[in-house]
Amino acid sequence: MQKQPTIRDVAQAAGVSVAVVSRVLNPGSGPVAAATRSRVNDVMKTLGYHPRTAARELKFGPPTTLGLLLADVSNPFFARLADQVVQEAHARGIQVLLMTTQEDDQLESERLATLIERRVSGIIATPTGNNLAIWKQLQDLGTEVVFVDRSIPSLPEVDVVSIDNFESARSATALLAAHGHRRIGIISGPAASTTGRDRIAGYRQALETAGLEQDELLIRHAAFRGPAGGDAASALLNIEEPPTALVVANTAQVTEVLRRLSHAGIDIPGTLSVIVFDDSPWTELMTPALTIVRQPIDLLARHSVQLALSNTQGKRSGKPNVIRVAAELVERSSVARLQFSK
Amino acid sequence: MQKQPTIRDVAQAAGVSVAVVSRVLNPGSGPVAAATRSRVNDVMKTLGYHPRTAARELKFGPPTTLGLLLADVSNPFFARLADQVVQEAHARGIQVLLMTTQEDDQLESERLATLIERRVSGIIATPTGNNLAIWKQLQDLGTEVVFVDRSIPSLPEVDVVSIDNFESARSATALLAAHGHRRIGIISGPAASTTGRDRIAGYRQALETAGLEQDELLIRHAAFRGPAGGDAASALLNIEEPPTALVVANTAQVTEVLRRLSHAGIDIPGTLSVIVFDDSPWTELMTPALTIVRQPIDLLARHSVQLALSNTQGKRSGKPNVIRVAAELVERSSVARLQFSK
DNA sequence: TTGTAAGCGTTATCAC
DNA sequence: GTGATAACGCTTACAA
Repeated sequence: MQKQPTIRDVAQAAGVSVAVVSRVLNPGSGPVAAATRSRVNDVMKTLGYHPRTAARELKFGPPTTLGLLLADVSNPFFARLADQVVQEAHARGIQVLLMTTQEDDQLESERLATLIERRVSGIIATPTGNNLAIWKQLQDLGTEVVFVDRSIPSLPEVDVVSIDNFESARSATALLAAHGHRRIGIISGPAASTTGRDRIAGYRQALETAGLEQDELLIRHAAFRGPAGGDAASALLNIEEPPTALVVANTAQVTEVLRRLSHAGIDIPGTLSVIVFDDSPWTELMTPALTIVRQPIDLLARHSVQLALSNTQGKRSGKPNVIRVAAELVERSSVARLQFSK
Repeated sequence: MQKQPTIRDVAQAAGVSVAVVSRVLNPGSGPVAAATRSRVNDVMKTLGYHPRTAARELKFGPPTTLGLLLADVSNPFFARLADQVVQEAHARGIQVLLMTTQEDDQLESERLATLIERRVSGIIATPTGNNLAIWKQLQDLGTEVVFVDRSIPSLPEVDVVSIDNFESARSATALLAAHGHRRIGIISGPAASTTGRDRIAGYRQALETAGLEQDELLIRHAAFRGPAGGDAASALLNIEEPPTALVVANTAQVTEVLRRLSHAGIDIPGTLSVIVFDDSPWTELMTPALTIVRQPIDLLARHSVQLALSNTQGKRSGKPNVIRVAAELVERSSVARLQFSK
């Protein structure tokens, strides 16, 4: 275990001053004789010298690191988002600090604290919905904050990137109605989440357009984590007049909901037609192949990174960026056509 | 956008010296009068002061950041590994820099370079298999390197955490043999990868024990990425005497392989019995529910973090840590019993 | 108990 | 073209 060479070691070994080495390191920062440059480069190589990021960051606030604060990464949706964000960031030469909240306020605030201490230039997050003060502070500090997938209604000044939740739920519901379903249930995110609200709203709109009765019993909110999603599914199946079709709009819990349906021995789409918000590869492998609302994760990631990296200068003046990308309804085999029902 | 307060601002506002502020920041580093401490704390709060990590790191090499270098995170196996690693690290107050290689040597070397520049204290990685010199350099630099899931044979001095690949493949194959299968195929990782090698070896051992003929045609290596996995599956189905059972031991590509089988209209387990290395929740949701080799991802993560954080001091002397955790064979419904075949 | 001052490794501003 | 030298924000002997 050798001690790391510093810029001074390089300078000495190359017989020049540190200033020259620094200039070699940052081309364009000043003139260096070609001969000197190559000599210095050689020395750096043989010494195995690598400039220390921490020291560099000390001088200027570093647009070299981005915080990615997700609920968790074991969920395929977030995982793919993380993957794309990291790729997108790497393509721009910036690094990603990955943190998870487990949907826990307390953890979220701790993570945000360390993100502040690191002076990251931007944060892409799926907020739990609390810690309002910290989010505000972050923005005041000049950190570019971008909410992805969800947002916080009481923080309208934060940039948001998500799919068009209203329209996605509307079209999914409309498809079911068009297939003759009259009792359509929906399981969505927490009522407090914008995601959940918007999806429910789209669902209602579709019912109204189709002239279907709205039954509050058919509308279920489920927390992003825990057994809530599964419970909601079970509850829906046990009401007096159970639905013949279901929209699983809680992206974070599709697997959980499907597991319950499967264990309950529900025949899909025979007994229950299903459309889920998720485009994991395995949705296609199931029997029947699931009809899904596909979220363009690559676009979500690209736009998030773009916003998080957009120069914060002079932007605070204008309105926040709200980017809604279109989701795609992919029809497969989990929706049955009801011919002469009732 | 306010300018960030420094330790000096705090000191001034509190009417003390920076040394005192530093001491309240790092309890135990020196005595501070209780009154002073609380006054300083108040000032820090009102000023919204947060010590800057970069400046701290400049003094001592920081055991505060860990590099996690994975092939990609869109793969559920790696995603869950990432999730666990991050949680495990957070529990110890350390942060994770997530990077991906896309199984590309070149990208890997770039990522490693930035990891060196950041002076991370440890790196947990699924190596591509190249960049030998850099991995060596990392170790010489005193960075704790831990390979997880795979390793590099020509770098025996690096710590490794993985499942017992030999035994896992052996028992999976043995199960198939016990069910009367005589033609058992296997799709595993690249021949160059330790993972692939070990799994194939376990497979051979099981065949030998069962007194079954070994047919090289039944053994397929597939790259971790790209269509290779699917191609291998297709190829296996088209040989003269196709297998009646298949072990999909290339964890990175199960989904791809299953998609091919599904598209080919193969009846599982009627025509083909299947055991896969993967414990994603959806393997249980499929019809039939898949018999799997479950990798204890939490253990892999825990041990990796532990090793990556273990004080590097005086360790270089001893042998590298090689931790093999047991995988679990979970029987479900994708394996058929062949009664009077042939 | 508190303050002063010297680093940590880089970059930037000057002179030479 | 090159070389001193002062920051950057923090920790820590060593004094007071």
